[in-house]
Amino acid sequence: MRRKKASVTIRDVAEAAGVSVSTVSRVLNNKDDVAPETYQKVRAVIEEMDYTSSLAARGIRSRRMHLIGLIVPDVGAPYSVQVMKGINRAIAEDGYELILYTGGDARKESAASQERRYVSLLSSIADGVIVVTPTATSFATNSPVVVIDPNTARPNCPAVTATNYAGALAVMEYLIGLGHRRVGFIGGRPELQSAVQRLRGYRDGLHRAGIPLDPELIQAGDYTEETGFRCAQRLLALPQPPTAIFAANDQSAIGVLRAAREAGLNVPDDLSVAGFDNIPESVYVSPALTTVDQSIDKMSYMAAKMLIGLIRGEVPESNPYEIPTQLIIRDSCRALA
Amino acid sequence: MRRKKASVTIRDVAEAAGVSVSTVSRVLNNKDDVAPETYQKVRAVIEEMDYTSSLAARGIRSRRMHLIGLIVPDVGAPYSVQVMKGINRAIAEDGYELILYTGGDARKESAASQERRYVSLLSSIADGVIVVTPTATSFATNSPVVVIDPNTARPNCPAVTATNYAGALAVMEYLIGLGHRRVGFIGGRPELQSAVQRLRGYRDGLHRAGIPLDPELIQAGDYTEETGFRCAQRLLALPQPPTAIFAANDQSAIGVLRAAREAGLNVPDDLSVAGFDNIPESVYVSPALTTVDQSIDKMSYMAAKMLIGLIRGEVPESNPYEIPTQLIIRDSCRALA
DNA sequence: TTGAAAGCGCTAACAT
DNA sequence: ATGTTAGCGCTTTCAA
Repeated sequence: MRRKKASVTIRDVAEAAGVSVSTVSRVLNNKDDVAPETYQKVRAVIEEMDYTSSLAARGIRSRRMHLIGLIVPDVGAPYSVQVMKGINRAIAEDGYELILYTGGDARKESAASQERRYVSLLSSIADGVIVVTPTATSFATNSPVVVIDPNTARPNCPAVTATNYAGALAVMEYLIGLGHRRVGFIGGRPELQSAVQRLRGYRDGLHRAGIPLDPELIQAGDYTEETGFRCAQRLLALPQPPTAIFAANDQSAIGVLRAAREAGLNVPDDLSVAGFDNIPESVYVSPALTTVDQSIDKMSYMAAKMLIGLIRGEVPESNPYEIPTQLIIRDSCRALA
Repeated sequence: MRRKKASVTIRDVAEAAGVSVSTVSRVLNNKDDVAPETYQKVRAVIEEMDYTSSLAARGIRSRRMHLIGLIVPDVGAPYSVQVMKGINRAIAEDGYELILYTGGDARKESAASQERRYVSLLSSIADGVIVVTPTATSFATNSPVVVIDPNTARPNCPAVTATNYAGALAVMEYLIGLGHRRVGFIGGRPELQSAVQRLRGYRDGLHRAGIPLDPELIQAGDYTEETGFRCAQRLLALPQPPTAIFAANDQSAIGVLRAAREAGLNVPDDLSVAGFDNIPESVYVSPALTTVDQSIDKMSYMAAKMLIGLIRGEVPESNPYEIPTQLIIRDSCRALA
């Protein structure tokens, strides 16, 4: 938004260089039909006048901005940060730049409609858009859109997810293999597919081992440390507390560790703790004994690569594209008698 | 960027509603000179067609997007994340939205010219721009720009900084007051003013106490945990190691703690550690005994508020605006004999 | 190799 | 209260 006298425009450059605007435009876009000397001349003027073409004006006409848009529900959440890192890595490789859009958090619109609006807005300047954990199922845009961790089982646009179910199952097999029969579970935000799948993995893990499900052992979390903490307290205060706790994500696991420590328990000797997500930063924070590596970084990297492919007109292979999770045994949990 | 047949435009809406484009525009911008029934009609059509005005096209003409731009050197750095949170809080209050721009990391341009380009790009769609730790000293735009932690002592645009010098001085006074005379210092990125000021505080703190400066005790860090770790190792391996270490930021402090632990030292009994920054996330991670609360959150909140004020035509008071740092004594350090 | 001119989707005078 | 028209800064035919 310029205030009064706009900043230097393509016209100013053209005049100063004594050429037409179209010639400047050609130089800007590195067309090959410009005389070398004209090219130099224009480049020099551009440099001198410190000219930068307007993103807005350019977006309105052309079709390759080398810009990809990103929409995250909450900047600042460790998850979102990890996503940004992965995307950043991908776009750096392909010479793209990233533009992230986020509303304050004004909840006047529904999440879905807000997502749709953001996608529309961004797609007017970006070549494609990545949406993280979208609630919306369709987007009104002609630009390619890739979603990460969609909340719908079968998204109708290219999606990247992790094998949440398999990962949770692996955790349960590991813990049960160690002899644990009372395993607590702290869930994630129930409206997210990831949370649903992880819970399913927990249930099925028990079921496969023939262990009856004790509803008391399942706590409804929301992927935050604070809730993880409180859920763990509740689990530990049970008449018959669990010998192991499986937290639906890193943050919850950190909360569990805190609760265990406050309860005077020794991890891993008195309580085995497993977490899901393994965001690098939290690895240091949380010596959770077992972690499922969800590789958020890999997911978003993959999403960005897919999007760039789509922008280039390639067609995606499978949908959704699943990034395999991997069980990481940081320290072995205690084997029960 | 639309591909072939662009998404639904204001024209399509106008036709469908049987009005002119300007009427639709008026509705879009909530002008008050539209007949209630026309307004309803148009709104309905907009809703139905799932129309969103193009950010690009709009940015080219109007002057209030309620959008503020942000440029951070490194998405994903804890510092940057904190900045985003603060800004987010501010814009949520005033009904603004945030757009963040970042290059992959392609270092083909100098930092300064990259910053300038980003500012130009963003200012074509945003009402104002916030730049974090800029190297550039001037920006070619007519939109208001506010910088956080500029690398120049006297920035020529509205700036927000923290009292880095005073904070470092406070740390030194505290440690020296406890009897420490050999205090190690792990610096930050020397090209940043924050690092320079913190080092100056360290030096002056010693000087005021009449303690001669031992160059061996000053390690050149870069605000990362890894470097903090290595610097601390070097300090601890000294023939006459320090009894306390002051790390220029949280990340370094975490590295120090790790090094101390690996060296078999007990913090705080064998080594007093102080850090600077106090990013909430790292508080849990790092039980550094003394922390200077730089309140990055407050800085960026303030920056956003200032920017919004500027957009509205208000004039900033002082420049740079300084957010006071505050010494937080988490646990007391060991008093020396 | 270059320039002139026609838009892109939108807003903001100016008309009606 | 609404429509007409002239751009905004840029890219892109189409001529020259």
